[in-house]
Amino acid sequence: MQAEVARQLEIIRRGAAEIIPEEELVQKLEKSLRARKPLKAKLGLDPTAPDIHLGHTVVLNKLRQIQDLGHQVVLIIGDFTGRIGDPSGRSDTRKQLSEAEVLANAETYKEQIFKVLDPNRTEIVFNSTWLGPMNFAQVVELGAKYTLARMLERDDFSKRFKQGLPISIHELFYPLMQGFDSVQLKADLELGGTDQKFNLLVGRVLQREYGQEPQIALTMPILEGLDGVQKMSKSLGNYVGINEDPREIYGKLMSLPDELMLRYFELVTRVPLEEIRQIAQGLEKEELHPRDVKMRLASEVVTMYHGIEAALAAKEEFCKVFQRGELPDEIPEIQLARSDIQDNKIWLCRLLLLLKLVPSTSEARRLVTQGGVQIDGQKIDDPNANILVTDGMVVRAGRRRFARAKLVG
RNA sequence: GGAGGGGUUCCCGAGUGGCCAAAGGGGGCAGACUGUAAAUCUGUUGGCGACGCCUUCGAAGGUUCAAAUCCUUCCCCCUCCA
Repeated sequence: MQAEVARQLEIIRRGAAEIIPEEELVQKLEKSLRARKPLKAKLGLDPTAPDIHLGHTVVLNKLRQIQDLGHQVVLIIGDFTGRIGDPSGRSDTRKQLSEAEVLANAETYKEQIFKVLDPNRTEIVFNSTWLGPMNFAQVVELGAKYTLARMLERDDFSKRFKQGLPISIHELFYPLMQGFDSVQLKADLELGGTDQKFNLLVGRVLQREYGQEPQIALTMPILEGLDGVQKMSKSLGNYVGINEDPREIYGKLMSLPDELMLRYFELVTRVPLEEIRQIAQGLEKEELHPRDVKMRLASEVVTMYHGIEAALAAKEEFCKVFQRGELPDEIPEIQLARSDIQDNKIWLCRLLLLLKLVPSTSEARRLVTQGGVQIDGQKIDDPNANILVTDGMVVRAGRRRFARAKLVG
């Protein structure tokens, strides 16, 4: 049994930032094995962002690994929190969501999340179920379980407090609510990004207060986005969504800074650790070309969410367009009205605009002047050029924007 | 309630009467290079058929030949004191 505990522990450790405390996790694993009772691992989800990207999958992958070890996962949709509008981190209040929106988001979540998680070992609950009906007395009771001093241990709060920035009283309740979720579920383990550390620890305190065995806090690193610096997020535009077009995912991953490849292998793929070590060695000894390693990464990720065939196709297309400079398989066809053409000719900048390859003629001029425009493989760098139009002509703007002109009217 | 600081182009941040479509950085885009949409280097980054014109510096007015810069009112954010 010790061997089995060790095996599970190693898998859980992979990529994890912190396991607090690890000894208790060992005890829980032992107990679970002895009683043949799976552990209950909890993850809270913010119902405002239904588009899952690779950053989210870091934690989800970990949950999947835990499921594969035979344990149970409970996802908490933070609809109660979401409806009030969680201000955490920021002073600007988030928009409040209606019940219908929350439900719709939850559906989208499920659909995407089960690309990673095993539905048979996953339970989904809404925290409004128990937070909604609480009355003021119960809220006060909950508040009595924690102190201001401890609350101010949180980085975010203490910084704001020291700087004299506002901290609304209700903000203090968010960690408590999240912790109370753990009490409600009798969670054994709660996962989250490292930014969630404080909240996860509050859960431990509250569980103890309510006479339960405290959960283990398991934090995962925050994944850097494609820029290699800031955390991956949709609003920063440095993300890779799992529902995106396979070719897009492949290309985006190829634009990842080389230094981040190994980190991505560890955190967003299922490639075994041993193999990742070999890749690292290969890179160090320069036996492996970083480009090839990155291609492998891109293929692994596309395969996870869209299957092996999509991955092969995406790779082929990438080589075609970026290595050989050829045209992609699919080129969006844009209609061009004959009334825009005079004597079979059209001003180049206007053409680019009509084909939606640029947002303005100024931008078109720049692009053309910089030598970024080709028509049927022919480079044209005169922004004043008038182009002879042919039906089906292919216009390339920069490396990766294409359009095929379809004459109508 | 009182005292003070500030709102600048996608973001951060200079600019305090003309030389300002507005420094610098970030990000974006393009080119070169590389069997990578990596790194690096260079260019570019409000709009307009365009060596000129139009619109931008929280909002609205005003002073001036000339305003991001000065004045008035308003809106918003922040700091300190009570």
